[in-house]
Amino acid sequence: MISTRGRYALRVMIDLAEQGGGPVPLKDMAERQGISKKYLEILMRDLVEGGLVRGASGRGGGYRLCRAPDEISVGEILERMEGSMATVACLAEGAEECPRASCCKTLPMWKEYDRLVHDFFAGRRLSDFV
Amino acid sequence: MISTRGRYALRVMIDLAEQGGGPVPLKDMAERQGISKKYLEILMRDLVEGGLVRGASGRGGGYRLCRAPDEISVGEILERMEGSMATVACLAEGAEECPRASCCKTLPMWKEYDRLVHDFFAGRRLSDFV
DNA sequence: AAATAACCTACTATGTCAATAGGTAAAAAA
DNA sequence: TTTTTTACCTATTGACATAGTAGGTTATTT
Repeated sequence: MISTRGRYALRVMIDLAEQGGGPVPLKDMAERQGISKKYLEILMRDLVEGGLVRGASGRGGGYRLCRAPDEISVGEILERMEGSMATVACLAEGAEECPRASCCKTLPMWKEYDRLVHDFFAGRRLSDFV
Repeated sequence: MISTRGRYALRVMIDLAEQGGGPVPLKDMAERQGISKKYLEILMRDLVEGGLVRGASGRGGGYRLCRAPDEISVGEILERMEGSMATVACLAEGAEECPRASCCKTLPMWKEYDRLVHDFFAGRRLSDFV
């Protein structure tokens, strides 16, 4: 289940794309999207650390995208916000090799599923939403 | 992320399908699959309540599938075990209608994603694994 | 100097996951 | 009829994630 972290972040990123290039204050986005500003702050930090947006302090400041909307995929955003988009623990990034992997009857299906999900989100860009 | 609930349950169901029709003791399945018997007990209860398996007490007892393996889909099992396979809260079973639904730019994608996932698991049957 | 805005640390309430522990009821074999 | 085997049931726990809230600090512009 995709959590609010990923869903809110995506909506904010689309909002940023829609507002053009200029810096957009978080307060405005929170109001437009109907999301708690305080909560959004935390999510923005993750996006900044992930190199997806950058913020400018002070009057006239705000957030802006680091890249053009057609260069940012939904997959990147979700991966940042949801920790990892691995669909099963066996396929997660730092997971130790499962001892049953060689004989596991279900693993091939999970791999197929994992690829399906990744491809789905990798193929969608911010520019598709505006 | 698919949890151990869903993954273990699927493995047990495949195990049951492989052992033929006769009742299979949980102890044997737990050993074969390398899963805690006590934990599996809880999962079996859910499967029983869901009408997917039925248990027989006493010596010579055990669990058996309620239907033929080609009549049981992975989707049914996961839906039972993971509570609901809704991929976002907005699309969950008893969710109240989101006030932003009519103007939400992301909802169409979530719907598409939800359908993709559902179709993927609905199209796979236990008999595909044996 | 004042206003604006991002940035930062810390806390909390709720819920789920993944089990564990210990006991009860049913059914078959001895 | 007793014993064994098996499912069934209730309760509890530790760890972690989610979805926030609260309050303060730094940076930048007017």
